[in-house]
Amino acid sequence: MEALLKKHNLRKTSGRLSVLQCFLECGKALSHGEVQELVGQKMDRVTLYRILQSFEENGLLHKVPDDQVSVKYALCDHVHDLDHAHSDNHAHFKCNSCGDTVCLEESSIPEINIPRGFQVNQSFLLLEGLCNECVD
Amino acid sequence: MEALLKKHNLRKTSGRLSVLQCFLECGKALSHGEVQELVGQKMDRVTLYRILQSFEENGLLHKVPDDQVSVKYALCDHVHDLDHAHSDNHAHFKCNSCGDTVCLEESSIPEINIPRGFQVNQSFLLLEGLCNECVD
DNA sequence: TAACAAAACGCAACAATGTTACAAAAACGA
DNA sequence: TCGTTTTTGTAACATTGTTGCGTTTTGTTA
Repeated sequence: MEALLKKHNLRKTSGRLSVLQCFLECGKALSHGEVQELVGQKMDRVTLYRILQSFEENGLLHKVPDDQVSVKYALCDHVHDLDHAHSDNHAHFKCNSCGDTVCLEESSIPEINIPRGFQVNQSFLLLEGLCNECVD
Repeated sequence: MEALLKKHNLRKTSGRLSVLQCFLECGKALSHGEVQELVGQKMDRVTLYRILQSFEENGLLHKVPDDQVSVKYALCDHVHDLDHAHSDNHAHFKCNSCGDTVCLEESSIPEINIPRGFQVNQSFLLLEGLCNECVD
């Protein structure tokens, strides 16, 4: 575990070891709040934010989009076409330069292999990069 | 525009008309804060939250995941396999019952048709539903 | 191992975002 | 127009994320 920190150019501290252990042990994506519960209140909230940030910057963790909060909204497909069947199963593109998020209506989300026993109700596909106006 | 509200069983109010107009005019996904800027401070913040919620519940708007905040973190693929090339280009599954989000390591995100001139740097695919332990 | 510079930490204060409760106002069917 | 239901505004609160700064810790070098 210490080797993992060193490999990613992160100084070994007790806080970082605790956080890393959480992820190694539970094997699923965790929000800031969930990690906080696992490491306990003895670690300062701000410190945890900074640890997560440093882990991400150094390639130890990656972001996983969450649906709960801080979402944007867009008009449903059928709004412009009143008689059409309802389907919002398309990808979205977010430009990192201007910040706009647009619907890619023509790109439906392809089927993904999921583990046996899982049931998918909804899917979100977000592409990030530069739009045609910001690409230069 | 009034017909749209009626069709979705939403009472016609001046606030809802303003919000709906924002989405019809700008044609892109908007966060709560962005809509607030467009409609101005005369509309109460809480009211706007409720209008967006009612629009979503009645099928007029749909959620678009955003990457900025409220994300979860997961260990990068290469953490367990130190010599492997770095790639976090896989889908994630979030269970709506237990709230866990896991990486679907074996499911890489397929290529998506994007508009001419756009450049994709990163992509997030989130599947939502029930995991094998919550499906019954 | 002692000293030093850089990095990480804890704390306080703040900003932004989201929620709840309740009374007043508006919408809409009768 | 009346009366019921829904929507709205206000206030208060909770959660989440950020910034600045002084102190502590880490790791390197003498």
